[in-house]
Amino acid sequence: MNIQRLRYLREIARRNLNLTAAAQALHTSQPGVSRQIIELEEELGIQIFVRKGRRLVDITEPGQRVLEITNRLLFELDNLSQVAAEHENEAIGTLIIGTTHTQARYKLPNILQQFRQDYPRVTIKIKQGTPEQIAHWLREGQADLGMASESLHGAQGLSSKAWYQWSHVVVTPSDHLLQQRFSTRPQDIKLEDIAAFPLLTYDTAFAGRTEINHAFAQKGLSPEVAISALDADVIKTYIRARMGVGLLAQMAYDPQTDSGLVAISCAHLFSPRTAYLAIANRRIQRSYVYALLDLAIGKAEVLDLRAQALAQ
Amino acid sequence: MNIQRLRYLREIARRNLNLTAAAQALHTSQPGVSRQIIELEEELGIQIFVRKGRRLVDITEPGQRVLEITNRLLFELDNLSQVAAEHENEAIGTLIIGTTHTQARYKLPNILQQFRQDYPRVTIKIKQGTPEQIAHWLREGQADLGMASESLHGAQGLSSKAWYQWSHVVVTPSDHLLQQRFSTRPQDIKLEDIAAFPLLTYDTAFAGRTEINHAFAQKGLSPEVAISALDADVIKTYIRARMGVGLLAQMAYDPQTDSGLVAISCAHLFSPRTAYLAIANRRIQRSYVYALLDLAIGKAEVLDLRAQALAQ
DNA sequence: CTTGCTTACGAGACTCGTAATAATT
DNA sequence: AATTATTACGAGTCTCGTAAGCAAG
Repeated sequence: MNIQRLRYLREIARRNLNLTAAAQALHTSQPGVSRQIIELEEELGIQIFVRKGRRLVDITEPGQRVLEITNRLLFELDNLSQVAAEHENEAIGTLIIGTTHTQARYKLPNILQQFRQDYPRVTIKIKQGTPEQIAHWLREGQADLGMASESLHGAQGLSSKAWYQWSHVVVTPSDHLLQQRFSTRPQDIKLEDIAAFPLLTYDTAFAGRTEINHAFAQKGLSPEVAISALDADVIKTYIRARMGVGLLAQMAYDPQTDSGLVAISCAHLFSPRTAYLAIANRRIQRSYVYALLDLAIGKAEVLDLRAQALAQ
Repeated sequence: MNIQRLRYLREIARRNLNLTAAAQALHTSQPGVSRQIIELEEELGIQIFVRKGRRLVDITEPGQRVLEITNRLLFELDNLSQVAAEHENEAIGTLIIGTTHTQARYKLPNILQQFRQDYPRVTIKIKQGTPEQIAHWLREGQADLGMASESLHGAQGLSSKAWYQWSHVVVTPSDHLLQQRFSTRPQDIKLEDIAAFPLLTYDTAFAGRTEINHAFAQKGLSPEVAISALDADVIKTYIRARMGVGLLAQMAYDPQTDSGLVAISCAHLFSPRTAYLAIANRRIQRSYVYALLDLAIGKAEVLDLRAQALAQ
């Protein structure tokens, strides 16, 4: 048995059964990959791929089981490299953070600034995606550390810790009607008041958008969502263009930089959201991963998270 | 990276750092193993073994971590072979049962008789040991299926199901004083009555021996254990020799075959024991492993156990 | 006729076993 | 002296890249 074959298998699966693309990604030749896969199938006595003529069109059922085991095996192989890298030099390497726009844009900068001072030779890669994608990257070893909403918590194969809580704010132009009515007593604002205007808010799957929908639905309201976008910067542009009122994460509003816009807290309208930090179970982490976590949640919590992830 | 190197590493660790013994066990040459290990250390940049001159005398701390990951990796490699073997022919293979003497001698025969009829081409290996050893074998992939007392239940890395309950019996020669006093009203027998005689019972770590000690201790009794042995057959021999009264698992006494001996139930003196069946988490099992489990605890329980083990 | 997988072939690397060497017990 | 690990060396195998072939969309 040869590990290279398993690497090829995993890459082909990742590239939607495109052997050519896999070969390129692995910086090797197409025929080499082809032959290794055929030999792997012969060695195991299992047809892994369904072929149509000379194309790979599907994975067989036993092939699927082989793939799952292969992924776990290569995961452990990655762990070996991690131990080696750690031993080599604990302050050099790469740190891949899987996160959503909201965290990357508003919460991470401070932390990363500090982190860069402590570990100047660690290359940081921020990989943005949905919480589901982030969970997937963590499990596959394609990200070291995840930062996102509740859905990370309790996700299969991950261990997580609460990071901080936040709530939503209504953001409007300074001279907007809502602002005139509620600036002095924001606690009086109701969902009905907001629903009277077109909404500008996050895409589903982000920043508590599900939660927003849910809160309105419970009151029997179905506000018009004029525009939904991945990130607050885009949304703010449309707020300025007076296309509706924004419903953003509180972190996304800064009175200093967001001149011309004002925010009205609506913590009482939507249940508070929690952001979570997560790492993959059984994954050997470089020491600086824990150092970064330390900056976010403190030593005690990090130790607990670590124990949790390794015990699984 | 080469899997062979990892196999060598595991085997050396298993053979108490004796490289020569490892090479023999792997049917290969000593120099080959030596060189592969050195190259593995170079490749990882990690000193795995502590050497004293030319002997391996210890595993370094990073080496220990490497070893743990290696074991998990090879475990997944075994899983690959299992899938392949299963695909090859699901009715041929080897089944290794880790069990204690009591189960192997008194409870397994019926089940295995049936199993052999269903799977005549499966070679069964019964590997006897303490529950702790059995748990270790299961985790290491050196046994497929474990059968033993409570300590299997909840052991790290295993999933288990209750199999059956049993209690202890006092076994004496037919004309023994205890027999004369309690044969008609066994419910009246007390720990004090038993403790008056030298005891013949199981070695610690077996068949509820801990439980026996505990029950006596609670009453402030410390009976003389004349002889302790691994198995009931040995103990019965000494009962016949009138060296004391036996305290055995109920399964171990059969009025038919144990002529000259009689048993007095003492279920009311010791809390009932439960025997458990266990398999390793995340281990891919040959189908006949589940077939054997089915004979013991039925389909529904087996499905549950399987789901439990694979979900971890 | 372009994309994509497989077959053919030869160069180079790697693994492994035997024999010899060196360090402990 | 016996046991045990490392070094040296050569045969055999395996892997991989290039070039050519063949099958689908």
